[in-house]
Amino acid sequence: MAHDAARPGLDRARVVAAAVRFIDEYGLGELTMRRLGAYLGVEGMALYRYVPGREALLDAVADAVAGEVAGESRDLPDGWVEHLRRLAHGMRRVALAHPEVFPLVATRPAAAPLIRPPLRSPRAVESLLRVLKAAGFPDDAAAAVYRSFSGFLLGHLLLEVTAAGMETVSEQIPDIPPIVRRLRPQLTADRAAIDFEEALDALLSRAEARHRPRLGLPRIPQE
Amino acid sequence: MAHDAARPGLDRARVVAAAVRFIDEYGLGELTMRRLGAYLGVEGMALYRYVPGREALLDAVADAVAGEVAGESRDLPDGWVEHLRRLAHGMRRVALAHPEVFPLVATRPAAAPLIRPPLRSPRAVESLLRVLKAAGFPDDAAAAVYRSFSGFLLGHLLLEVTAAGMETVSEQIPDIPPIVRRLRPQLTADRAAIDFEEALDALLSRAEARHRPRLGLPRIPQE
DNA sequence: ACCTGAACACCGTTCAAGT
DNA sequence: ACCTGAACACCGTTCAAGT
Repeated sequence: MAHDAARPGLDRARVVAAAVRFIDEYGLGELTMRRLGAYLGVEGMALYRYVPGREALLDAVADAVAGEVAGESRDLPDGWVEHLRRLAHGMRRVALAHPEVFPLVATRPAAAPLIRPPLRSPRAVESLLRVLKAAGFPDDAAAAVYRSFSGFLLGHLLLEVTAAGMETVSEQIPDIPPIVRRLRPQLTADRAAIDFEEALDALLSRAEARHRPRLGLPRIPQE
Repeated sequence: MAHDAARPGLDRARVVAAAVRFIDEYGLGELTMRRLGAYLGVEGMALYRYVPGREALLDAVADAVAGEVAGESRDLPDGWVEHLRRLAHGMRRVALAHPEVFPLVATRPAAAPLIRPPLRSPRAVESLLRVLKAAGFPDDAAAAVYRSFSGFLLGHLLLEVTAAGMETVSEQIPDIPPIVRRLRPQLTADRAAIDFEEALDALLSRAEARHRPRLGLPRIPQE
């Protein structure tokens, strides 16, 4: 289980990164301070130099994984729709890359109130709201888009990630009722990508319709 | 901490129900087999008569809470839209009644594959699919509605439930950036009920539009 | 400055023993 | 039949001691 045989000096970031890799490999349930220590070539007690305790470590793990998406979404001047779309795809990639960690991202209370998962840092939320404000959204509308966007990401990605973990396990459940059994192919996870795209489009269209109420609504002549 | 002083004989359902109450009162982190035993007036080891272990108990807790919604949604002949709406409201009531338990409902792998949280029983899913089939949905469309409905519930309710737990805690976070700070009122949880309703309406409209493509789309004159 | 060893209180779980 | 007590292996965490 030892991993970093040639350990170049520990620090907090390295401990958190090792915890992410450990959970990716062995699952959240296997992570203990002592085992993570062994994974790093050190006694578990040494970790307390860098992290206040196990709960704080798990928060840091959630923040680190949620933060992986930041690098991907540069502030290119594409407009807010493309920005949200890229952010959504980035978060989806991160969730699929760390399926064992994502439930932490989804359920750990964020550092500050107002911050809603799966975004977990004030900077990420600020950046998103800034894009919306720059696009002309009033405060209320910007906040509404942020809230619905968060709910969408959380629901779809948590669903996809736990459904993915499901395929590996038990296949022999006796009491599956008829319609559920018949729809088995349609309920398998491989439709997840399409679902994600469709729901994302619907969400963005809804936001766009509110933003420019002149467009996209029937009955009212355009321009 | 003792609770059932006059204990009328333990059984599995009573143990699970006590675990739900315990988590409601003290939080998931406080639940140990030994403390739950004490809560029931018994040694922790006695619980192994009724439950295979802690993990299985948590699964049972999630199933029990998710199952509370079943009683509320009778099979009245209101049509599928009202059925879904009632189911959504029922699940929201349950989530708000058990905010500490809901993360378990959301993240514990369900008993069977194909079953997606926050619905957790094959019977509940079967019943939902039956309603959709009875309304004339083809298999693919029924499955698609079920998937998007699940994602919607999961995202919104998890968001609402963790945001609610947030209000109680720390108010003094130093590094809140300007837009986030300014939008504080709009990000507070009390808009959750309105958000839920709006997103639910949008989801149902989308499903309805696919179901009856003649209605609800612009450009094509109605009737 | 950084890690270890021992120690403490507490877990989940098993099982022989009690009633 | 149902619960207890003791036991085991393992936790998280603290802290004096080592280097």
